[in-house]
Amino acid sequence: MNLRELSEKLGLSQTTVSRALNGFPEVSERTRKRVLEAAERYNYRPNTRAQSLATGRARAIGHVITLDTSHEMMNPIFGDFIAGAGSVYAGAGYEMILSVVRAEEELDAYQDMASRRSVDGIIVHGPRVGDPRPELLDRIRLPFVVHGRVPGYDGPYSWLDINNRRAFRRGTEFLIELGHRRIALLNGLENLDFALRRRAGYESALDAAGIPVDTGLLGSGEMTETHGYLGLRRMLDRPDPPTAVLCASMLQAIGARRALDDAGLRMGRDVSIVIHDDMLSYLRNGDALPLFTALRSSVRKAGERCAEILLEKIATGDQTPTRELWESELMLGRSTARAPHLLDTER
Amino acid sequence: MNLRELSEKLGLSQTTVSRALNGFPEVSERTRKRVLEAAERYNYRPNTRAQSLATGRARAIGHVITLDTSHEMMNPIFGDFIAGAGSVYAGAGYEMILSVVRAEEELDAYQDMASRRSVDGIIVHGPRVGDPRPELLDRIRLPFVVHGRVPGYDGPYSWLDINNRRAFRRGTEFLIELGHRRIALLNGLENLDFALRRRAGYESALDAAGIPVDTGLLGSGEMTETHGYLGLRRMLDRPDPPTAVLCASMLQAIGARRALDDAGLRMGRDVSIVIHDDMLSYLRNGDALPLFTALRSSVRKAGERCAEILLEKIATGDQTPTRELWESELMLGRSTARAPHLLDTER
DNA sequence: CAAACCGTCCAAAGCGCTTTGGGGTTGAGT
DNA sequence: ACTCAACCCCAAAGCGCTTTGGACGGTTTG
Repeated sequence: MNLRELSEKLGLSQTTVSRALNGFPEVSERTRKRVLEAAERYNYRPNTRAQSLATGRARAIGHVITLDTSHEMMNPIFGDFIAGAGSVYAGAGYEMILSVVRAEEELDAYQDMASRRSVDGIIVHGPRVGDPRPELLDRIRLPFVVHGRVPGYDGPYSWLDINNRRAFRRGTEFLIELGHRRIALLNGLENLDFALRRRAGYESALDAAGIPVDTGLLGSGEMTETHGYLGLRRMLDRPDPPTAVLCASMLQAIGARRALDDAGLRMGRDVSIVIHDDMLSYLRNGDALPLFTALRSSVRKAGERCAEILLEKIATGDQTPTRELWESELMLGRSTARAPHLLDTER
Repeated sequence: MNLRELSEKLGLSQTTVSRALNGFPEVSERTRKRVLEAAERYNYRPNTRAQSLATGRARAIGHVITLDTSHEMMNPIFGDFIAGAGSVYAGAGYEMILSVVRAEEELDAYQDMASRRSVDGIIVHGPRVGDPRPELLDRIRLPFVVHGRVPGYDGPYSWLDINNRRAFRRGTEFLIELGHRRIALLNGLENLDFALRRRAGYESALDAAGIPVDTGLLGSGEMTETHGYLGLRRMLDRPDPPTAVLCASMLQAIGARRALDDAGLRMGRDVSIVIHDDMLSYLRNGDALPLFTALRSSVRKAGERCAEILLEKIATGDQTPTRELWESELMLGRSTARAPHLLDTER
């Protein structure tokens, strides 16, 4: 069933049917009702491709997922972010177009979406140092919202980020208050913006407390269980191991916990762990009493909000950037305790 | 830059330019070369919407992701499956359209994709008991491939599945050979087809060995760390706890391991664990020596293959169903050992 | 009572592509 | 010299929608 057929059934012109369906005022309520009922009955829905060809708007948003050539990692937060963004698109009648490409084809994928007119806007994932994407998107005039911030790019772009620096500063301070002085950081890949900020927050808290940064306690890698395990194990093998660890993600923390178990150490009592919890749906950090003490912020909500911001930008055509910085919430869990040497003294 | 502009620049008709770009034989090699070079220079790419309006083919594949209303779980395997499918689409010049909807809007989402002509085919995720989707898709004549199989549906549809039954039978047999008799199953949600088959495989191995099924050793729930933890903890609290556990996923196994740690038990020595490993990129089960003994099969590869099958179906218009049943590979890891009572005797 | 106006509807153009159905131009064959 | 493929190319229709610029009665206004 297409518009022509529907209008013939109704004995109306395509124009009138189209206007009735799209809520234009120049059609009487009686006819509109008749049209809507017929559309319902015949299960008519406008052909999106024809619609977007006629209007010039695709009513679709693009997400480009880049697979690192070496390990082809899928970011674990991706699913929940997409779930958030996707439900907003669905509610607004937009489609989500996903493009999965290898790193070297990344820029071309954006170009493609733009020049083929298949999307009206784009969400930029995982901004990194020297990221060429914002500049490209600005140049080809494709509206976009960055999930995170682009280090070194000072164009007037829209973004939504969590305050990674403050979160990790807060987490580190919390551990320092508990008496820890040998505090490790298992960070994300440090070519990514969020990881750099987390590192900065961690270092600034140590600085403020007069604790020197020990590069032996710094680890950086992908958000995997394996990396958490290997990272902490390496540190525990050192002569002066950490008594506390900040983990960039729950997966890493799970790996770190395994390293503790292997070493016969008990999480909390022997080594404290603070994590950043993205509240992934398949990795719940306990409900009433969290397993890990965590700085948490929902990546699902971030996906929703990024989508909202982008849709609004597209709808209004407004050029002024929207920026949101969300604070993570500190949740006390069972993975942190006073530093072991203090407990010894107190005992 | 559109086709008209490009053809004007070249002094050719739109027809010729179109044919040159699409590799039709009735254009001389010299002109084709000229056209391709100009297209490259002006960075011309055909407008997808116009293209699909003209051809009647959308060159897009739909994936509908259903968010359970209660907990809104995102399936952890989703990311890697999508990565696999997505790279195949990208290679074939297809778009991937993702629709994230609440359960009650699911069928409507499929209807929508079909009648709006926004996709040429669909991948069906997570088939379950009494699944209405294959029938609907058959009725509206939208080609589809099911990842898994649809219990109780005997239409001639295409699917790709792993041999869940045999995998879990094999895993259970392996544990029985090690002397275990109290073997628990931490399964997925048992309204889903794959979980039913795994349960059947587990039970058939027990039957064959003359071991009665103890419902106290059966757990079923989502693929989360929490469910693995709670499930095993409950079993360990029983008077006659299991000495071995089969886990439907690595996340559950990680939770199960935590339950063991809490109970002061050692994985492998006290309680053996066998998992099904989907080889998720962010949950690697060790490389040379796996942490968990596992039946493994790459969900990424499954995504690739599902996409290939669907694209082929669409290209050829072939109605005969394609079906593939993949066997999981048994990988020995460090999570399994002979049953404790045997070790005692041998000692 | 004519003019202006309003509410309701329509014919037709146009979005950017593909595809049908030819139409010139060559060069070989007769 | 003429025919006839073969080869290249083109004009125009059509995909299903939106949107412009009226048309057509009926009502209100000066």
